[in-house]
This record gives sequence, C-alpha cells and structure tokens, in this order.
Amino acid sequence: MTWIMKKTAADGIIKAKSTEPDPISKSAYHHGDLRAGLIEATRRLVEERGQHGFSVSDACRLAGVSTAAPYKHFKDKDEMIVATVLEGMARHRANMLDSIKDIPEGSPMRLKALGKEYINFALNEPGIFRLKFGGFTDKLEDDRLQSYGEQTFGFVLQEVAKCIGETEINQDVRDRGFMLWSFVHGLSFLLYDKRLSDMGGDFDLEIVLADIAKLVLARKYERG
Amino acid sequence: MTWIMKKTAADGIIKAKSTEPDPISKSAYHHGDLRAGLIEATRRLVEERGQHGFSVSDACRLAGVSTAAPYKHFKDKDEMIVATVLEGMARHRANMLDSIKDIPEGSPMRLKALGKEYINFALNEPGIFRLKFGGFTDKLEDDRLQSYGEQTFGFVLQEVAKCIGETEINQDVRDRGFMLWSFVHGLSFLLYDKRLSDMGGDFDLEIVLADIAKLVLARKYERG
DNA sequence: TCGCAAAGTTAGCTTCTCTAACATATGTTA
DNA sequence: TAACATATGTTAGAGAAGCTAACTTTGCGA
Repeated sequence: MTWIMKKTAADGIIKAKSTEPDPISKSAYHHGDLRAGLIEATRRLVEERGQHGFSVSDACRLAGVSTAAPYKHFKDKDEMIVATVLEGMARHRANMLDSIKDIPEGSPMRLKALGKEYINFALNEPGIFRLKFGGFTDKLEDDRLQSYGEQTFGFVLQEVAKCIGETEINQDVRDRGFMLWSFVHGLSFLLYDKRLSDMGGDFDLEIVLADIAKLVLARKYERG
Repeated sequence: MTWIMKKTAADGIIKAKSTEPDPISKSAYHHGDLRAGLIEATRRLVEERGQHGFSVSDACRLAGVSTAAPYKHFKDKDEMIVATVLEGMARHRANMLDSIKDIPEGSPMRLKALGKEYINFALNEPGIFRLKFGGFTDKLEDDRLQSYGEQTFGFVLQEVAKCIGETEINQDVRDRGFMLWSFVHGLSFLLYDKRLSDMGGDFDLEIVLADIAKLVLARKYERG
C-alpha cells in the first residue's frame, strides 16, 4: 500500500500564542488559550470517535475546564465544530500549497501533487474531512465554509488552465477541472472505505493520479 | 441544469405489510408496523434536518408513539439509523438495476445509466447517501453495510469486464472500475454542493458521464 | 378460554446542551 | 498604585434526549 504518504503533523496547535513572555506562570484559573484548546480537543475527539461520538462535555474534560466554559468562546456546539473544521481546512490548504512549491508552473506534476495532498488529508484526518463534506455544514450556511470549496476549486482551475495552455478560465477549463476534482474527491472517500474493508487488490495511487490527469488534460473535449 | 433526472419515489414505504386482510381495524394501541414507521420517520427527518438534526424522540413524535417504543424494535439509536440506511441502500440498488434492464449487455450505455442512477440517488436523498458514506458507519462495523459497497463494486466490475471484452475480473478491470466509481462518487458529492453554492457555469451530466466512460474504458492502461 | 409473548405505556435515571448568576484574573486609566 | 471594566473562568440548574425497568394491552396458539 503506497497511498499513505505522510503523517500530517497536527500537533503543536495548542501551545497558546504566548507572544508575551510568561512561560509557566499561567494561572490555574485561566486556561491561556481555551479557544484553541477546545478546537484541538474537538479535533481529537472527532478523529477518535467520529462526528456522532463527539460531545461538548467530552471536549471540556479533555481541555480540563467546566462544561460551561466553551460558551464564552463559541455560540453553541455547531459553532465549535465549524471552528474546528475551518482550522482543519486551513491546514489542508497550507499542505496543498506547500506540496507544489518546488514544482515548476505549468507542469501537470503540480496537479498531481495537489490531488495527492488532497487525498492525503482525507486519509489522515477523515473525521474533519467528512465533517466538511458529510452534510453537516449544509444547514449552517456558514460563508467561510461555503467559500472554501469555491476558492480551492478556483485554485485548481488556474493550474488546469496553465497545463492546457489557456489564458483564461473558460468553460473547457471548468469542465476539466470539475472532472479532476470529482475524481480526486471520490478517491478520497473510497480509498478510506477501502482501508476499512479492502475490496479489490492493489492500487497504486501515484500511477492512477498521473493517468487520470493525463487523460483529462490531454483529450480535446468533444461535446455531444 | 439537466442533472436532476427523476424524483425517486420514496413514498409508499409505510403502508404496513398487511398480508392479512385487516383493512382499518388496527387497534389504536398497536401501531401495525412500527418498525417500518420509524424507519420512514427517520428517513424523513434525516432528509429534512440532516443527520445531526435527527433525534429518536422526534421520530417517535412523527410516528405517534411514546419515546420508549422504538426500543422494542431497535437496540439503540445507532441501530435505528443503520436500519434506515439499509432500507435506502436497498432502494438505491433497485433503482440502479432497474435503470439498465432495457439496455443490451455489453453496451457502455449500461455503465452510463448506472452512474446516472447512482448520482441521482445521491441528489434526491442526500441525507441517506451521506449517512452511508459520511463516516457514521465507520465505527459500527455493521457487516451488512460493509458488504454493500463491495457488492455494488462487484456489480460494476462485471459491467466493466463485459464492456472491454474481458472474461474475468482481472487487475485491469478492477483499476478501471475503481476509477469509474471514484469519479461517479466524487460527482455525487460535488454536484450536491454545487446545487447549494454554484461554483462555475453549466455542466451537462449526460455528456460528462459518457465522456468519462469512454475515456476510462477505451484507453489501454499503461503502468509507470 | 387461558396464558404467553409481542408491543405498547409511564416513570425515572443519567447525560447532554445551554443559560444565569457569581467569581477571579487582566490590564487600562486616573 | 488603586479602582474599575472586561474577559474568562466557576457552580447551579432548567429542559430535552437516550435508554431501562416495570407495568399494561393486545394478538395468537395450545
């Protein structure tokens, strides 16, 4: 199995933003940065027990505060989860940007690397990934979450345009981008399920990703 | 927008399996088929409010019974949800089989029709679809749910083999099938999100599906 | 027809979310 | 530096949910 590439370092998130000196003298009463602490606790719980196994109370126990404390930082449970998803998405995007920084512009290798990192996040942090795409956010209509998908898509479209030598984001670019994203998105879900119950032999992600990119980018897209 | 093809008729599920005569004389005390009634109530609530908005109490109110009644039919809330998902998956599979019954064997149109119906279900019953693939079932390890994906995949593989003229399910068939499924699966999620927040122009599902099928089936799959 | 099993009910325990009222630390300003 | 305002904790408790125990009603088979 070659498709688990890197253990995303999701540590060092708490560590409070102590720009002030103040090393250990945090009072016992005040947490320091409870908001970040609760987000980290939420993230851990969602990964360990799934979205349905998570409770605010558990997060409080993990963070070592009373069950009323979160409501000084979040309106309600939903907002706490949204904040956790946003934090994860920020890391997701950072990982993706980082993955292509050494690859020359216009190379299809950039698209392949982006896809790999997209899948990588989904496999390493399935809880957060599924919170974002599993329907939870549908009813909330949080603008920040809504716009995330669009931004990421726009980013992919730019890469697609460069790869096929288009100067603008036209319909052809959009269609190809959407096809690529669909494929990578589907792979993200199915590979995780595959890990749970193996449903068919070996599967080399590197090859398949390169293959699909070539297919979708190379072929002139005839309509009808 | 052409990608909403048919309103899946998810009605007529309650109607009790009254194989006995007994038309209206159901006592007020006994429900008749509370198990089916609760599954239908759960389905409605999940679609209307999402997986997180669902509660056993609400389902009881919808079905018109006390909050303790479900526990005569289901071990707990999880089992109630699993039963609802299984019922949905049964309809999902029936729809897919129905969609190809008039298409000759070996035709790529069969794969296209299967993909269309797969996406169709995801768009018409997003709540159930996301319950199945949104991570909820991961921790439960319900054999029936686990095997569903494998069975569906096996079914697709047979169609793929026929289309490319293979007599057995070899690695090449598996790879192509997995690519097709990934793509359709990803489309299912993204098209639903797209409906919520349109992120780019028009998109003709018919054409794209046929296109992808042709691409994946036609090309000889070179490794490396 | 009797009695048992199936399938309901009410009552109540525990846990969860969230609010109200109160307590304590921080840091700004006179 | 004292004092006040604000941020960020606390405890107590209301209301709802999940689930169990004990009881009641109904259908069915010996």
